[in-house]
Amino acid sequence: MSPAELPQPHRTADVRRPTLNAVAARAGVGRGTVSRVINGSPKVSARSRAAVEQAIDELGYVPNRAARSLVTRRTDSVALVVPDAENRLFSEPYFSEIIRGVSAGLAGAGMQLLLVLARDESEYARLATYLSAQRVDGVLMMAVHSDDTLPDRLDELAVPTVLAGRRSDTEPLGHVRADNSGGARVAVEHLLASGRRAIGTITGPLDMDVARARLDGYREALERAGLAVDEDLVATGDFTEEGGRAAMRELLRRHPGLDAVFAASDVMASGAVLELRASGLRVPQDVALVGFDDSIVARHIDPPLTSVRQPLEEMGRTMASLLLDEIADRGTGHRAVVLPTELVVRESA
Amino acid sequence: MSPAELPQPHRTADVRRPTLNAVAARAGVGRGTVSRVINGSPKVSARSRAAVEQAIDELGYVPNRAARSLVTRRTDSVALVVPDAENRLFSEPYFSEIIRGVSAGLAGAGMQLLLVLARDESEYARLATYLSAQRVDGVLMMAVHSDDTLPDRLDELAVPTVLAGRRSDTEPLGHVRADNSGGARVAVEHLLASGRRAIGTITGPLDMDVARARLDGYREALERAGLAVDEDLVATGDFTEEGGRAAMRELLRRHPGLDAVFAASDVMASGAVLELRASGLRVPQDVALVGFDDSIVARHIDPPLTSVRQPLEEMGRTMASLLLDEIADRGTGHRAVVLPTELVVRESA
DNA sequence: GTCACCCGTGGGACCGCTCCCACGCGGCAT
DNA sequence: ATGCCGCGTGGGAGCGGTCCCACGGGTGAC
Repeated sequence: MSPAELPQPHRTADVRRPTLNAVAARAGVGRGTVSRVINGSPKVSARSRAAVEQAIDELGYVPNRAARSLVTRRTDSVALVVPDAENRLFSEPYFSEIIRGVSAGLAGAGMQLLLVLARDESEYARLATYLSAQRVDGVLMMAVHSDDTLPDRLDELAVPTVLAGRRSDTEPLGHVRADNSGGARVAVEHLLASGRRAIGTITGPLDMDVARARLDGYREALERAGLAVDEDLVATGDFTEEGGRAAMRELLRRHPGLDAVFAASDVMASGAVLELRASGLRVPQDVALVGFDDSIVARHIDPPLTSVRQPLEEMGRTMASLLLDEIADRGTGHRAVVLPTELVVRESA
Repeated sequence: MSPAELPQPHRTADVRRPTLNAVAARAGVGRGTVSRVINGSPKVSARSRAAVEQAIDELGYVPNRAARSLVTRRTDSVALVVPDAENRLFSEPYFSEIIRGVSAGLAGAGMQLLLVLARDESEYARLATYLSAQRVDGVLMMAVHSDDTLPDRLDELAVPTVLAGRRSDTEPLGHVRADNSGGARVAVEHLLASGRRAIGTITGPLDMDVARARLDGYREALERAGLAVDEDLVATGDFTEEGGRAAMRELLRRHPGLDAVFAASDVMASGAVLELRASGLRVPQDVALVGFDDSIVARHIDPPLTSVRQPLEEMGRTMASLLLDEIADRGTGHRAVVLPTELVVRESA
């Protein structure tokens, strides 16, 4: 390697950006005053403020986040943790919409969004340490499982945390969720209203609260209509297309005369459609079908799927605002917010 | 407000985390040595190293990022910029898969991923300043439009930048893209191989490079087969379902005898299917159809859509690695990487 | 035995900001 | 006039790291 090829002492092109000091010098005031202007303190005379503001945009000054964080012990950023195992979920509008809401809710507060995909278990396990090391001011978690203890550990470490959905009906942490049982109830009531009586359901994994809540809604609708719940009409899926198909097959085997199905997710409903078609049954003529999520597949299934919509973007926005509250004042405690769902009627029921 | 209700001097629960100094004291060495151990310098004796390592995990020490950034002028984080106007895109696997790849590629290097959704024009305009203010070490941009100048500004500001896709065939910046023309060519060759001869195409907006590249591939396949390209068989869409449907209608009007269509996206293909069905034409018997993207809708369209798959996750991973290279050594210049596509044959062609 | 060298090490200076203390000055009550 | 108050202000200290310089003690060459 010839001398000319040796790395230069400081090859970095970082033309040193102006500092607080530079602004202060140019405006003819002290650092303190500039800092006060930047942070919107009222204790600055109009004259100084004007001078500082002018200097700021003549210099194109932007505060150095690292320097600020170092002293304030805040980072003005929050992490959004997504267990990457849930890859199928991530492709659904579910994540994108919530992320959009979160981002919108955060942007107003000048907060940054750190996206953390936890690839595997070991990585996930390190997360508590990682996140609590003054890296973020708060954490948003999606797709938490019932037995996940990471949220609790974060809570112990005094890291403000808000979940999308709850782990159980005694969730101690702050969280935002859709009215899953209410949505399911309305879906089933819709089927009842169209005269269906032998209504089955394809549930999600029952160790997940969403799955249990949607099943509860199904039961509730039947009970309110004065119908007995036949356990033969309840088949467990796993939120995948294949699982939905298998559950549908099981339902048809157990109860060939069934005339409607409420699937706890659109993806499972799409599997159910395949099975119904394979069995020579028509949707909705022979078997009516309602899904949940109103995901992109709902519109493209043949026939287009009636489904329960969750206000995803609003959920994201609400998560952001709950988290900001917890960050601003640890005293607010852990709040839970439930947002209403909406039945979107298409052709499958 | 009674005294008891006054905010406490320091309500913050941040139990001061151990610092470098604490570790040094416990290990009985100087700060310099601890720093060297942490940064893997070889100039540390085995004995000191062991002592420091023990102290580190007894104390549960984690370095303070802000303090480090302040002096190194690096943030160890990169921004992923997604223009939020593209909401339809964001719900596609396109984004999720690329993000997953990016995240995987970054995690290995200990880099954080900052997700930046640019809601509107004004916000987007501020981004150059924002991103260049020593906030991130590099920027990844998705869905850049032909007339977007943000990448150029970032480049001028010496912010390493890598794009997903290129703005034109003279893209000066580093970027990663799929072999769009090659993929399109293979798709059309597949149609030719099944004996179709009157093959139309539904393009994307021709001010986008992907759209032009896919159209080029279409032309190339026909030319290679010795067929003339009939401009009547080219209809322009806009990557939406409705646009695809309108383009299909136009094609049928201009050329009722056509027996195959290559749509430059699955979503447009799904619109085309609706129009074909409405015209009483069967897929693939009357008109064969191939899409592009192999998105989630491809599998759920009736009939399941033959489509061109892009290696999305790999694209993300490649973007990350290009960016890391640019960050590590600005001298590498702007590299362009093209990744191969793959035809996924289903029932529509 | 002396000297030059190298290796591992400690610690000062500094990164750019916020926090807070002390100070000067004008206005108002005495 | 004299004192006091409070506002706006400047600037020192310090946040927790990295960088680098100087230094002590061993080692090998002469």
